[in-house]
Amino acid sequence: MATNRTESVERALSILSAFSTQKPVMTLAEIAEETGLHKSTILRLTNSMQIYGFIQRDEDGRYSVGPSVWRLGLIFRRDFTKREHVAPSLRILAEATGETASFYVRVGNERVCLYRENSPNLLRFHVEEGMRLKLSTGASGLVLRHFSGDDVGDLAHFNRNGTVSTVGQTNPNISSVSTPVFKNTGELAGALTVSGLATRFDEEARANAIPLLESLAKSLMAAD
Amino acid sequence: MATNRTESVERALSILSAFSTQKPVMTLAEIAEETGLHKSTILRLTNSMQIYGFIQRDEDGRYSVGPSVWRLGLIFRRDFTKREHVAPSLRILAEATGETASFYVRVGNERVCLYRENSPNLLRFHVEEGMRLKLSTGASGLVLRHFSGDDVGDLAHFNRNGTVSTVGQTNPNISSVSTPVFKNTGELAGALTVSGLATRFDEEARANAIPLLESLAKSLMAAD
DNA sequence: TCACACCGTTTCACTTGATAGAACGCAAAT
DNA sequence: ATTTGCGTTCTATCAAGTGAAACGGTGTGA
Repeated sequence: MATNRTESVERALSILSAFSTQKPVMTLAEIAEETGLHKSTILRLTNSMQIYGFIQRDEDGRYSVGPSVWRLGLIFRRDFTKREHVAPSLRILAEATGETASFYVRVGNERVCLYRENSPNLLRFHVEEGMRLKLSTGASGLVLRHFSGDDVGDLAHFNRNGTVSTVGQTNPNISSVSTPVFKNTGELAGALTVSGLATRFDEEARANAIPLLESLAKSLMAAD
Repeated sequence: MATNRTESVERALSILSAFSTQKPVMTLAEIAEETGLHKSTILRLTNSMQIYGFIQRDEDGRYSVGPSVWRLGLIFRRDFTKREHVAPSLRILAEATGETASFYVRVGNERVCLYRENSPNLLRFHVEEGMRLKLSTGASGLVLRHFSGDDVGDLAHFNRNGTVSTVGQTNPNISSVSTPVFKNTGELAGALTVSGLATRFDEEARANAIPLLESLAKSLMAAD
């Protein structure tokens, strides 16, 4: 491996990253299948992670995420992007547009939904906090890639404030608008996004949502 | 190191474990001081953790916990010990006793508060979720050590249901009662605890709290 | 009941990865 | 202007980490 990384640490983190809301518990064999690692390697790596509380193992030998991960997750959430800071903007957006408002951050080649205020409509683009979606799709994916330095090709999707309006990316029936949120230091914090049914959240509705979206994104910059 | 563990993984996890609510952000030098690791070692380890989103680094070169930790932490919380399951019991306990009710799990040689319902009294043993406390002190420390197989010496503190009543352990002015919570499989899930001012949460008040504490602990067993 | 498949565990030869010391450039502090 | 400390890079050295093989146990199906 490259000399500025640590292969066995990445193996261990790939084990942790294999857990999901669909797969919160896994056997040794399942982890081997998910990660491609050898069972004896997994045993060694998970023994160390257990000692530090990042993984736990029940009496049937099944593995799950441990309490240390959650404890550190709380620290993350007390960061700039903490819920109390972002939540009012999401609520305003969800109420004003009638659609689902969410805040995404980039993790490697994925985007993760940190916070969301789901639409009051029963027919909606339902997002759960913690969901991982592809970075290659969606308005927020485009925003996160562009403003973290990736080449996204044609910039015609973006207005001059970096806001994107898309249809049928995450899902053929979903349309979205998304805009970047920056920290005071100029770094990208994440993407503030509204998503809804394309038939309801049409071009006019999306255009009407953009000024409020951009205004709220700018107001989120104040913290740090 | 023992052949069933992985030293570099434990070094990486010791870096992650160095973060706390008091120290959510650290420089390279601060991490070196906290962990005793060499700076070049930390650089390599953190490069790998950044790639997987477990650590992030701002433009000033300061490190903080990354979004992958939080995402996995959500998975942990959807486990047996998920909030919705435990919270009603904590609320009942806090209301019935007027003191702080909390739920602790063991992590290595520490206990971590997963959930708490703080006392309505302004003068109280205030606990935040995510707090790490010593395993060697406190009623819940005693319970967690005893029921995870450690030798705790004199068992006189325990009643026949494994409940402990202590004074002046975590803090000279604090008294606590704590009882084990088990999973259906018989494994220890954690310790359900009530803590308050020793002058207010005296021997009689603690004795009065124990039946309810034990009853609620048993009711928590139903899940899985 | 038996054979087979799969799981989790242990061992160890071998290869490669990981470490930390040294040196460097830079910025901040004195 | 000088010193100090930080973050970064490089590399010789050595120990760690890997995965293949073998094992015992358990569950399944014939």
